[in-house]
Amino acid sequence: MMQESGTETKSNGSAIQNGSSGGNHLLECGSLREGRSNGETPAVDVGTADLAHVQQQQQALQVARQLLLQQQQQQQVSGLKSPKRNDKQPALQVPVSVAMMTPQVITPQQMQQILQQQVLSPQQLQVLLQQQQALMLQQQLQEFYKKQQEQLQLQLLQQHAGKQPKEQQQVATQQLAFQQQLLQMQQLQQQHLLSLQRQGLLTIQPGQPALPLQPLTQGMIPTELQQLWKEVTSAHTTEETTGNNHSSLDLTTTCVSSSAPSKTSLIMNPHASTNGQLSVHTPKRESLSHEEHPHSHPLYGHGVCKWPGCEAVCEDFQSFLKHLNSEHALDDRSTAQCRVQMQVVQQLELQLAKDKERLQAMMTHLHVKSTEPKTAPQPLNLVSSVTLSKSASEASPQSLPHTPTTPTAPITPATQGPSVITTTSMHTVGPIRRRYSDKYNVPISSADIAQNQEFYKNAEVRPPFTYASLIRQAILESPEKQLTLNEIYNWFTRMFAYFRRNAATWKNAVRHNLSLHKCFVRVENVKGAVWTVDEVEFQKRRPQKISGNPSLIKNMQTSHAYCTPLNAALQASMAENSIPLYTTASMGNPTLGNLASAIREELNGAMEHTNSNESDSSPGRSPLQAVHPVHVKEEPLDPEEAEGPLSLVTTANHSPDFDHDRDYEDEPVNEDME
DNA sequence: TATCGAGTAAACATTA
DNA sequence: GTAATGTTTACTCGAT
Repeated sequence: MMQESGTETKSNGSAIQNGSSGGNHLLECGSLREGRSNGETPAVDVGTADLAHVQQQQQALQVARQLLLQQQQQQQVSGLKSPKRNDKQPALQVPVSVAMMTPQVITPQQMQQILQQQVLSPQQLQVLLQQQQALMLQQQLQEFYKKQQEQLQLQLLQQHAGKQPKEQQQVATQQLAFQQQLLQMQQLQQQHLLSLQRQGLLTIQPGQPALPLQPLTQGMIPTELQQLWKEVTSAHTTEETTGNNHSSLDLTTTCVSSSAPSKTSLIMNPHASTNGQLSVHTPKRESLSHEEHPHSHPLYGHGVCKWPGCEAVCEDFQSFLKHLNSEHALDDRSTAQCRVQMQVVQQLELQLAKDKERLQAMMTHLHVKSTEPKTAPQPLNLVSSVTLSKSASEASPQSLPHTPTTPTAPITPATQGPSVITTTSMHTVGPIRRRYSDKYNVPISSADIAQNQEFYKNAEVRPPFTYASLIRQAILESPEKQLTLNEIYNWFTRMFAYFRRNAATWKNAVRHNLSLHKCFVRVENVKGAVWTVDEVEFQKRRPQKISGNPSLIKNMQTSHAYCTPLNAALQASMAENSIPLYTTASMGNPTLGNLASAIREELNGAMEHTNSNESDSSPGRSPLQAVHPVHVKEEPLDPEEAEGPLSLVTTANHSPDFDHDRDYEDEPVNEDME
């Protein structure tokens, strides 16, 4: 017992070292799975709902415009009559950016949720983003309408008090001009969108639903609003002029997120100040900030303008300032870029906040003994879809695993549903019998580990893998595909918090498995004994559980394809290389290599089952192996070879001398080695 | 119910 | 002698 604890302590030291992050993948993949589990309907719903919102916005805007026109006509006809409503609602108390929080707009949280759940395709997200932008523009226009209307009413009140017919007539004239300018704004808006598309800030896919141009054309970009605002307001009282100089600037900001202390905007986005930078990005203020910090500018670094999409080389800071003031002045393009950048930042912030929140919830949950029902997410590895396929097609709901408690599990890109993979409570310690994924000899892959890395590193949840799989994974992850026992121990403690406790138990189990399974080969070298994996033996261990239904096998393979972005990446990588699953290229990338190994093994197994059921061919060799034999360990012909790395030998580099038909059962490697 | 795989525990041997 | 390592056996449990 003492020795075990001593080793455990030593192992813990190394276990704390690695803290690489993999949580995002984990979280996103989990969300993806949740999204998939709900089917494809939500994506469509969101899209249609958003379109409906756009239409609602459009209609509301039309009504507002009509009302405004009617009011203006009434004002022109009735002259000095002012509506009663104006008496009750002073014009200057109109909150700005209220429209930003109108329920028609998808809130950032909702957008965040949509993004995280990945229920929308990139194209749909693009459309959604554009629609949101259109809505924002619409709302900005509405705000402007409101303000303008209230300004007019205020002016009318003043005129009514002062009896100034000339100014009154002037205002009416300006109102007409305002209406005409609105029409121009719509055209400008279209140009603005086209400009965005040209800059690559907005992309509209050919097959994409047409962008709701009409709502967009009803919007107004800040510059135009500012200009219009100046034109409309500057001719009046000096108080208005001076006051609106500031207001005009704020209006620009308001169009984005409201620089005014709007509670709603603050509630909506705690980082609303970020958006307010739009109003700061005037050349004047840039110059001022530069005077304070002579050679420090967030948009300038390494002699390059860091304005998004610019990267213009500026020899010195002065030239940069010149470039900044000339190329990135307050114009349509800069405003659009600013807005896009703002949205990017906003989305990133929201993403971060959401992930933080989720992490916090996870951590909080994991520290509470969970008593959730079995339907909670299970820690499934990459190939759990195989299990699902099997379970969905063969197993009945009654065959659900008996899991006393189900902790919040690592979210992996697997599917939900009946699974043989079970977990115990995260603090479960002791001889809890359970079935793991290795029941189907499911090997874990680096992708699995990577996706659940943070979870298993921090949570004392028993990994849903057999000792054999874990040992194999540890060995395969090593550079030379061989590890000493102690290194295996360290890998366990490093990768899994669960194995930082009860070292005596699991270490004994590790040793037991190493000795028990023929797939683990002990190799003596100068430094001592190392353990390697005999992949052939490991394949032989695969039980033939799955019936040879070709459709099932197809489903299994299909499920792989839809399993995870990592899978997609793998497939892309494979497609890129035009290679089978196991190649030198994949081996060059350890993660991809192991992932390929995992999938290949799954497919091998599936095919193997199929073949073994269809014909009593040798179960020890899968068809893929026949084509691409995977030789894991090649026995050294002489003792000196044993000193070299006994790494996995794949098709690309495996020795032709290897006897594929060698029966490891009849000729145990262990004996040869020793 | 039998069988099998897996986990756990323990005893024992070997080696550094 | 001790600790680490390796082997083997026995037992239990869950799934088939």
